[in-house]
Amino acid sequence: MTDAPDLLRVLLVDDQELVRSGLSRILRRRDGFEVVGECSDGDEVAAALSRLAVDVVVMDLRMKRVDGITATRDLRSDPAAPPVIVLTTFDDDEMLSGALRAGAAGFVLKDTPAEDLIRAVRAVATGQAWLDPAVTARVLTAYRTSPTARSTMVFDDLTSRELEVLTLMARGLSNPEIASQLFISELTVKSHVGRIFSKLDLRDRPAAIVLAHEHGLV
Amino acid sequence: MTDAPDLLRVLLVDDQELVRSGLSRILRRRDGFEVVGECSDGDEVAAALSRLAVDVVVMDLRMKRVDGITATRDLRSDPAAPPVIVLTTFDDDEMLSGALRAGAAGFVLKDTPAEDLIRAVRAVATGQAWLDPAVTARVLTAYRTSPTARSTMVFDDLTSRELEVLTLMARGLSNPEIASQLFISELTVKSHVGRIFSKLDLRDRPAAIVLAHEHGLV
DNA sequence: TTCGAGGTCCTACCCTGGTCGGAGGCCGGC
DNA sequence: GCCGGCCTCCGACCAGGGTAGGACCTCGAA
Repeated sequence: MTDAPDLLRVLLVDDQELVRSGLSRILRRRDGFEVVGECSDGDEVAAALSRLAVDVVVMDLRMKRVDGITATRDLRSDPAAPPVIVLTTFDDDEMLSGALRAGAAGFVLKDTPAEDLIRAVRAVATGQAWLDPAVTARVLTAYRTSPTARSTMVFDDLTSRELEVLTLMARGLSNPEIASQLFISELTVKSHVGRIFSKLDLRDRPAAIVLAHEHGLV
Repeated sequence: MTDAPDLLRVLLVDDQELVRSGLSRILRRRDGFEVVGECSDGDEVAAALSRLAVDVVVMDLRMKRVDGITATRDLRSDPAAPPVIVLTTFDDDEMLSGALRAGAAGFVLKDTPAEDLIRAVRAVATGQAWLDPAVTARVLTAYRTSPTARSTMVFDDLTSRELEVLTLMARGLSNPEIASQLFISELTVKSHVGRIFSKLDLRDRPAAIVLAHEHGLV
């Protein structure tokens, strides 16, 4: 988290002239912001960035030639590129997930208060992220089920060998495949599998696969 | 997303008297907020909720007897319970992930501006979520790598019925279970399953479960 | 109307997966 | 040294999963 520089240089990317000038006005009215450039389509961004010093890119999603997600992805392929705030009118799941996966550091809906855009720009300029409150809930549900917090507790009972077998099973391998992978006999695999089931109180293979995936063992 | 009622009734849970009165002051100074109760530990929450009408619970993480994460989990086991905003001084990953997994709808650091707490309370009261900007980035990275990005392409070939069957299969249900769930015969399930396999070029059930999980069909 | 796609159900067959109840060898801790 | 946990392997048995190939019905588009 680096400190915010005195002046944040913003690049606006939106195909609607009116939106650009509106955003420009919002930002300029505040101290510490400068709109150093504007693009009317995603394919102009690369050129603008090579020409200008930019701290934050504010980008519309829907544009004529190259959409905001594609432009963001292209831009973020350069690790030195400035962070991107994605701006959109509609917040469907596709766009949210697409934008975030493309590497957007901020996601702001166009009907949120100007103050939020200001905060979003400041946040991403300092390496933080910003989500519109309206979409935070959806990201959270994904986070809750994501495997990041290895709650290892669940598999603690398993021996290392059993964990190995479970991992392969979770990838969809059959018993013979697991056997050849581990250079043991299929019968041995079966006995491991059986012990895994009883230790984890599982009914069958599908249940084991589901559990493994739910707890990020993949 | 329901509208916010005129008056938001807040329950404060924090073991430090000073913090509670500070929060209470912040909330009371604003129109539309009322602190209807205070608890000094997690184990008092259940009783307070049964006694009081509460719209939002604001809960400290570190408490003496029952910590905030446990209290949140207990509380959230009742689907009718009010949303919880977790308040903490330190933002380590364990707490963040623990709180969110426990079902917290908001996560606020104690060193953020009072305005943010206000917004957080409003957000969660209307079914939205709120993340402190300082932790949003971490949740986002988890989201990016999470399998939720419904790249629906993969399952486009499937009919709606087949998708239904696949979804249940992905949860670990057996054919008879799927059958009774969908009020059809097991034989029908089998024929759906067979068609799913051939359409998606899958070998067997485990492969289907893995694919479904990889593409967030759970 | 005809045709095709989707949904349902059927028979019969085979194979994998899973269970039960063992057994022997290896190794580390008491 | 002995015990216990772990890994390995065995045989036999059976339920469920999966395949093949078809039949019937409904509904909407051509």
